[in-house]
Amino acid sequence: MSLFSKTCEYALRAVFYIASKTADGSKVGIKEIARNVNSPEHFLGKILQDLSRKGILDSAKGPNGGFFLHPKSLKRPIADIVSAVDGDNVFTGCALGLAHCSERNPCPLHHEFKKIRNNIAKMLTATTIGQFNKELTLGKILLKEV
Amino acid sequence: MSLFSKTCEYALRAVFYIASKTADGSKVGIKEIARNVNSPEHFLGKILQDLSRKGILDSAKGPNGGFFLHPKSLKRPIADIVSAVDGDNVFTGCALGLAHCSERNPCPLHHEFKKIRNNIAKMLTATTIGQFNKELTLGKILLKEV
DNA sequence: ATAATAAAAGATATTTTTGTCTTTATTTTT
DNA sequence: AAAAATAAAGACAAAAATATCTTTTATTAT
Ligand code: FES
Ligand code: FES
Repeated sequence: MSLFSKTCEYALRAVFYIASKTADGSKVGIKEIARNVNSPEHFLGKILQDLSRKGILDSAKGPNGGFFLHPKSLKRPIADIVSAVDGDNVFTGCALGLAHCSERNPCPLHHEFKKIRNNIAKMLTATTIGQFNKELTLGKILLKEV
Repeated sequence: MSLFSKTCEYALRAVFYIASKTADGSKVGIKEIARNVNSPEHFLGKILQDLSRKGILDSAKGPNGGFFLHPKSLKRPIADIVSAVDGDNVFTGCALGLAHCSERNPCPLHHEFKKIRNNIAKMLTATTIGQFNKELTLGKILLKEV
C-alpha cells in the first residue's frame, strides 16, 4: 500500500501546483491543474471542491475564475490536506489494523511502528503548502512524470 | 490510508498467530485462526493459500491438518509477507504517487519521505515472523481487540 | 441583456478491494 | 472401504475507491 489514498495524492499534487501558481494572487483553472499533476479532470474537480468547502483553498466561478490559495493558506501544514482527505488513520491508526492502537494492549508492531508514525506526523505538520513554490517554479522538483 | 492493505493486515496477524501456535510442530485450523485474529474465515483462507503457494507457510489437509510454519520460516522477515501480499510499493513507491520515485526527478516530499520509507523497510526486514511468539503466548501483545 | 467562461453539482460507470457461499480434493481415522 | 475432517478452489456478491459525462449555477465581459 501507499501512505496516502490516490485521492489524497491527487489533492496534494494539485494543492502544491495551485500554491506555486497563485502566490501572486492569480487563479488557475481545473483543466490546467489536472494536466500538470496528471490526474483525471472531473475527479480532481470534486476533490478540490471538497477542499474548498473545508476552507483549505478558494475558488471563483466565471471568466478568469479558478482555484487559488490565500497567502495565509500557504503557511498551513500539508497534514491539513491529508486529514481532510484521508482522515486521521495515518496519524493514529494501528499498523496491523486493530480498531484502537493502544499502549496498554499493543499489537506486535506497536512499539516500532509508533516511532515511524510519529516521524510521518512530524513531516506532515512541519512541511507547509507553500514551502516548495520556488523549487517548483525552477523545475527542481516535479508533480508529474516527465 | 494505512501502511498495509486490509488483506496484508489479515495476513500478518494470521501468520503471527500461526507462528505462536505451531512452534512446537502442531498445526492450527483456519477457523481457529480466523477467530483469533478477527478476520473473515474464507477470505483469510485464500490469503493463506496464497502464502502457502509462495512458500511462506505450509498446510496439510485432512484430520489434524491445518496451517503451520517450519522452524526455519520463523526466522524470515515479515517484509516477505508484506511484499507477497502488497507488492513492493511500500518499499519503493513515491509518496505522491508518481510512477517512479527518483532521485533525479524528485517530488516535493521525496527527500523527507525517503528517510521514512527506509525506516519502514528497516523495521520490516529486521522483525521476524517468530519474534513475538513468547509475548503472544503470555498475552502481552494482541492480534485482536479484547 | 446576452454570451462566454469556469466551478459546482448530479448522475452514472468502472475497477479494485473485500467478503460469502458452495463444491472439490486430500488425508486420516475407523 | 467408508466416513469424517480439513484445506483448496471456484463462483458469486457487496462495498469502496476511482473515473466519466452531463447539467446547473455563478461570474464576467461584451
Ligand atoms: S496497537 Fe498496533 S500500532 Fe499500536
Ligand atoms: S519522487 Fe516522490 S517520494 Fe521519491
